[in-house]
Amino acid sequence: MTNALPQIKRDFIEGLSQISRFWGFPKGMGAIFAVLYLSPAPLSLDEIVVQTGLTKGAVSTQVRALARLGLVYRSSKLADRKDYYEAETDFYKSIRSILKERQNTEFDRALAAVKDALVRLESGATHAEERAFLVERVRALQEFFDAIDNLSRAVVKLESLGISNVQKILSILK
Amino acid sequence: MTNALPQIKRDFIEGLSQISRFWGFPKGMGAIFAVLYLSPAPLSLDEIVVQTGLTKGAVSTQVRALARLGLVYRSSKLADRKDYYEAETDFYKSIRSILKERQNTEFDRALAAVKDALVRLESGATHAEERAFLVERVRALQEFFDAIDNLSRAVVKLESLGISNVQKILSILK
DNA sequence: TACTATGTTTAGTAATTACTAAACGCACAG
DNA sequence: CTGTGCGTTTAGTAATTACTAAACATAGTA
Repeated sequence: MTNALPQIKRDFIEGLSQISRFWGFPKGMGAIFAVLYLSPAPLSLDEIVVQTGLTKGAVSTQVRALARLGLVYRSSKLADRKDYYEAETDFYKSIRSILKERQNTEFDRALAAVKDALVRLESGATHAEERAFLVERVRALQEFFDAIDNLSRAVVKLESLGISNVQKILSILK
Repeated sequence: MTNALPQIKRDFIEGLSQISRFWGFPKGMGAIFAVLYLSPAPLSLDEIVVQTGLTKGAVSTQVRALARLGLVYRSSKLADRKDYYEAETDFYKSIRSILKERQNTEFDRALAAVKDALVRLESGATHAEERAFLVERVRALQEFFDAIDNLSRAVVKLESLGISNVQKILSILK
């Protein structure tokens, strides 16, 4: 039907691509998500290829990444060997799984390193005065990261409670 | 004094570098911040060069970027031509200015594009049925972005109220 | 005026990341 | 067992980004 995509879709895809890059994901990932999100029915890998202009390989890997992040779902039709993908439409759910993903891996490791530095500092060999200073600084940073961690856990907790909760938060902070 | 940096500092710097990259900033930026953050006194550009191992040019541009983000402050001593830099230690303040910075520029533009798509969709020429579907999807995304926007405004509002507020938020979401 | 100590800009390089094209593997159909 | 339709992997390329080295600009100093 829409062999040449309508301009509006193009713009939308472009917009999501930008947003994707902005948050540190590949541009193509945003494009793929956009295509799926605007499709009333699940799409096969090749349909995504056509609509995004990416190659099969790229789509294959990116779509898998999206699935790992919980932004798309993979399904299949009986008596059809193709895989089909559709976009998650509950964005809070998505955020939740993205944060979960991000919390593991590198970030945690880096954070552990900082924590470790603190521990070792306390038994370190520097002058008492300088040491006290360093300990305090590292501790403050540590505390901050913990707060961030809590905050993201809080977001995770939002579950599918939706927007009303955000409003609640806003009202408290008013 | 510490010509060869103690291992603990090295580790800390390395840790912050990783964290920096993880959040989409250059590695060197994290390193510079780490050095400043661990210094009891403001440092000159050349001192930063020594401690990070970067070149003068890199430090010059990155430190300026950090200043724009509100993560470091530039100062100068009387009768001393050097500039001196020190780290912001109120991280909530930092987050606030980072978010402010991010909200302008690209992200806003992309968001505007999506908004625009919605408007044009409503007067578009597609089949009524398909159009209704698209409008609904774009609208939902729009709403989500607004919520995110609100949330980040909320964080911005935290001002220097500190951690207790995060706890408050947590308690609501319990 | 020229000299020195600073920070900035620039042009090029290195490193990283996203992507392409094509080979591959696997399951099903004949 | 062979061929066909699919997704995956891989090896190489393009594009982006972070950085270096060095020229440059500026302001103070002799």
